[in-house]
Amino acid sequence: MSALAEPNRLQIVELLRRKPLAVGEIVERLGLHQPQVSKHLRVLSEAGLVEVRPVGQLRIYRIRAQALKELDTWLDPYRRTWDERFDQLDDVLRDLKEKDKGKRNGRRK
Amino acid sequence: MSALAEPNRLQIVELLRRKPLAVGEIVERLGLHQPQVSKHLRVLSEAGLVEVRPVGQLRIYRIRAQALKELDTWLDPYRRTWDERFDQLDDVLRDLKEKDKGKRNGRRK
DNA sequence: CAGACATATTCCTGAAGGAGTATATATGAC
DNA sequence: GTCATATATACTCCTTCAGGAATATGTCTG
Repeated sequence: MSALAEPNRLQIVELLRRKPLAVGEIVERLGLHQPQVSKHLRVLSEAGLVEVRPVGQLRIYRIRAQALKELDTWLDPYRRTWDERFDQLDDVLRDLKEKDKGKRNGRRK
Repeated sequence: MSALAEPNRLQIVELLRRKPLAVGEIVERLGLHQPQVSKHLRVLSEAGLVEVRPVGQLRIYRIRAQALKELDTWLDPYRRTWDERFDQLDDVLRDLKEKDKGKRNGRRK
């Protein structure tokens, strides 16, 4: 996930979302220096977010959909949460009171 | 998104997914030092990922579901992509050939 | 008020990582 | 083979940021 934290890398991913691209094309479109793009692609590649295929002297990078599916899967439990309308704060407060009572008793002994 | 890049912060978010917690409880469960937890919570808070509610001398933190919905929304375009089975590589190669032809003609003039 | 407890903030240090430049490697054309 | 092109790597500089310790702020109890 830290691979997507870097703004330029996020841009690269969004570029590759449309279609696979060679390094030089990414350089042109983002206006970055070539070595930086190569390094970012390296990070993305090691994170499993993109994959390469050499074509002649070019290297075509494209997105690995599966990696983003994993992110999607990670979100699943939250999807369940964000529809629950009841406020769990009450439960929390009850728990805290229980815990506090325990401490007090312990102290009095 | 960079807020979630830090492992401990990610853990905090996953802890808060179950239910809101006070700072001290997060400290206990993750075995981190209290100042670090407070700092991480600050980052998460500024990123809009969590929100606070003071209860006595405690501060109860909980997840802001909306923030994660935004991540979910960001994934939407990719959801469309990762079901397409046809390989876009052919298109790319055609484009490259066109481009190359242009260069060659330009050079000969 | 004092003193205990919960949390936040400050300062310092060290490690990670992005940017820039130069260079290395690989492929294709001639 | 030489040369041009495409990409990767190495090295240095500099900024960001997480960890640690000490301290400050705030709140409750008596």
